[in-house]
Amino acid sequence: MENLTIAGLAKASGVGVETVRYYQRRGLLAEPPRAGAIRRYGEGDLRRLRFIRRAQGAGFTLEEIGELLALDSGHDRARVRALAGERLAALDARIAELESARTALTRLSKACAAGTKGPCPILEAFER
Amino acid sequence: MENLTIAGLAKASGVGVETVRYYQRRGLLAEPPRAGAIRRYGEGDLRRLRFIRRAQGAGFTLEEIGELLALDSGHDRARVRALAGERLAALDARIAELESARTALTRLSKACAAGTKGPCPILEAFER
DNA sequence: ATAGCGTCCGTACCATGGTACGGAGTCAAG
DNA sequence: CTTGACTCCGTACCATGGTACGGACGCTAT
Repeated sequence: MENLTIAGLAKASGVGVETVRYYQRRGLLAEPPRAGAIRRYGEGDLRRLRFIRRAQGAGFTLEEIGELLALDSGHDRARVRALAGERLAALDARIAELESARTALTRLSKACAAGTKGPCPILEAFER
Repeated sequence: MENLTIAGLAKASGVGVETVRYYQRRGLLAEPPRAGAIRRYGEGDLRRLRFIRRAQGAGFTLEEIGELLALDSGHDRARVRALAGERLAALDARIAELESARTALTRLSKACAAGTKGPCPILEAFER
């Protein structure tokens, strides 16, 4: 798994080649050593890239992810906890919102399934 | 609550004035009757606007919302159910993802709180 | 040694969902 | 009847997170 080319790394982490280059430009991924002009990536890069994807899934922006990465193996625990706490609160709020949306959609689906004539109450489905 | 100006409508629905105009351009909101040159909005517009916000919260894009609005009081139940079902599946996937992110973040927070020396295991926190 | 694919780079472009600008017109209060 | 807040409009701009382009160069197999 070591000594990946940019395409290998991209495929292994599930992003596009251009995205890898983009992350390097953004400073999220280090410029790797090169064999000639060709970039050579290792396990570390792969883990970092996977981290970026997962953190993105958690709702962190690329900028925040950059900060987390900078903080990693740093010693600013307070800052780390602050970021995590912030995100946790936002996450809880978002989860709650999605669940309420889920309820509304389920209601809509049911109302819409029951009967074959007339319109489904779409607007109403989302009223609190 | 009837006979709102654009600013009144915007405030009542929690969006900006420019956003209302934008939604009109996108066809999400009808062009209301005017008193002279000034737009006059009513309850219906307000409900529609609130619907847009809630549907957005459910992860619908503005384009999809436009379709839903067009479908409302239409009779294409199959299409409505299809859209709702699609969104429901996406919603469930997203909720699951957020919950897993939540677990990771909680783990990070705890690990980071326990002890005051050395780095917090940030990268590790997101490893499966 | 040449084909064919991968990589290099900078720069331009894209989609989404707004937000800002600026000059002109409108309306209600003082 | 002026002042100040609000509205009108088109058009331009913004942030985020990429994606595409195109010409030059590098590797590898035939």
